[in-house]
Amino acid sequence: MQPEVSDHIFYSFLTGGFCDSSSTTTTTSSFYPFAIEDTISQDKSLAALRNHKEAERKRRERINSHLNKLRSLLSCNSKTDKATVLAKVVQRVKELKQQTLEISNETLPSETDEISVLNFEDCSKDDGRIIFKVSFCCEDRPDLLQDLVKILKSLQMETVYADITTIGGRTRNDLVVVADTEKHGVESVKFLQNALKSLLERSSQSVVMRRGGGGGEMTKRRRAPDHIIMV
Amino acid sequence: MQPEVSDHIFYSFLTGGFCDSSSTTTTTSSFYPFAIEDTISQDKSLAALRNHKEAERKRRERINSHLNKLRSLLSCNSKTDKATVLAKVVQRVKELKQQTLEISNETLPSETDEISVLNFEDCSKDDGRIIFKVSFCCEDRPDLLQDLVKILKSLQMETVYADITTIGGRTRNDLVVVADTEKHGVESVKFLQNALKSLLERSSQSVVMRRGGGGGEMTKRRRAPDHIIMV
DNA sequence: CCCAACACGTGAATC
DNA sequence: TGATTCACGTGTTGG
Repeated sequence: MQPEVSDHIFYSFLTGGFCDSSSTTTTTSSFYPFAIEDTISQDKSLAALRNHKEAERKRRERINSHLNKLRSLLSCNSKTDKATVLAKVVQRVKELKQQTLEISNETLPSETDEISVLNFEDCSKDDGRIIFKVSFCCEDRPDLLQDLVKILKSLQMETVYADITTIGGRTRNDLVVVADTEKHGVESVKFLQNALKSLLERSSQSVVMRRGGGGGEMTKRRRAPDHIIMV
Repeated sequence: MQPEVSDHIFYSFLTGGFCDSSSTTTTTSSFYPFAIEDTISQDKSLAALRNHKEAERKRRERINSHLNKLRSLLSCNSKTDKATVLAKVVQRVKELKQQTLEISNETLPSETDEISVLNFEDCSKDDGRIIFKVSFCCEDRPDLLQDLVKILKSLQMETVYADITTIGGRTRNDLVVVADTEKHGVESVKFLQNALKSLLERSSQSVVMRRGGGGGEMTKRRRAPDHIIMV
């Protein structure tokens, strides 16, 4: 492609001989370019420059190799911009960080008792089903799950998804339940909320002696909350 | 820092005048460098080169800006190698892809009935608790969850974590249950496995007519599997 | 002293 | 053509 050595000699000759005093030759005292005593140091610096050139090529290869890996990982065209690839990568890593943050924030039981019942009104109401997203946090007790199942059964609601996490005596329950529009109207949200509220009140009334699991220290019984946060 | 325009003029003079025939001047027919009629096109190409230089600087800035964003996102020193940063980014994105793959593979119910009971023997046996990781997939039925709760209750095991996913008539249950070593020995794994096996057999016996949810098409009842895969 | 990493300006290619 | 992107060789700096 490009002239390799010839123009280099030419260039270094020019910069060293003409332009500046910061010459490539350091040991010689001669003022004449291409003088005899300069040939040795010239060879040395030439070899150094060749090494330098090679090293720089290797470095570029390394960087571009990783860039190509990123291109394939992001499944984008091999002719996509370097800058664009990096921008997309920034986006991806940000998403990853956000995800892990949400996981730790949204999957652990909260300290306060909370109930959230969301009615997915927009989501496929015409197929005869209503979908609720239920989430509540409260003190754990042995019969909580059984009571919850009974409640949903009595409301004739079917559990499609359940994610139940219990840690340190607190429990968090995320449910997706479906109900028939034939049996339920819009007021079924209230039924569900009230049933869950009674569930949590039962939970905070029952005083359980729990052997020190988890952390090991026997925590003082958390007092029943004055009110349960309803969302 | 570096000489901006002066050496450029010098260089372009050299390459254009001395080295090669691919000169910077295209329209002129003069053979003399710095001839009068060349000054115009020289100015033009000089301006072009200045634009080019500027554009390249902008490009480098863009790339390095993204690289710095990646540095901060990966919380690594601002003097970390470009190549190293990119290598770490490749690692991260691979992990992300792996995670999302595992999520879709490990959270959806399998087509075949399966039971897996893992005894975490290495994990804190001396605090008087045994920890089991239970996972099973089977056909869904209304009383499945209730039966499961009864089984665990009868075995005096406490559910620490539960992840229950039901889709398309199939259900997948991932549980973490703890048992007392006072009440259970090593044989409790077998108890648990057998109880779950009976649960799944009950599941495959009961023939349920299910209204076509999800996909909408009424799927033919899947025949009871000849055997349940035990892990 | 060299080595490794960087920014820079430039030529070439692509659109 | 003009704009944009890339690879290259080089000068420079810090360990």
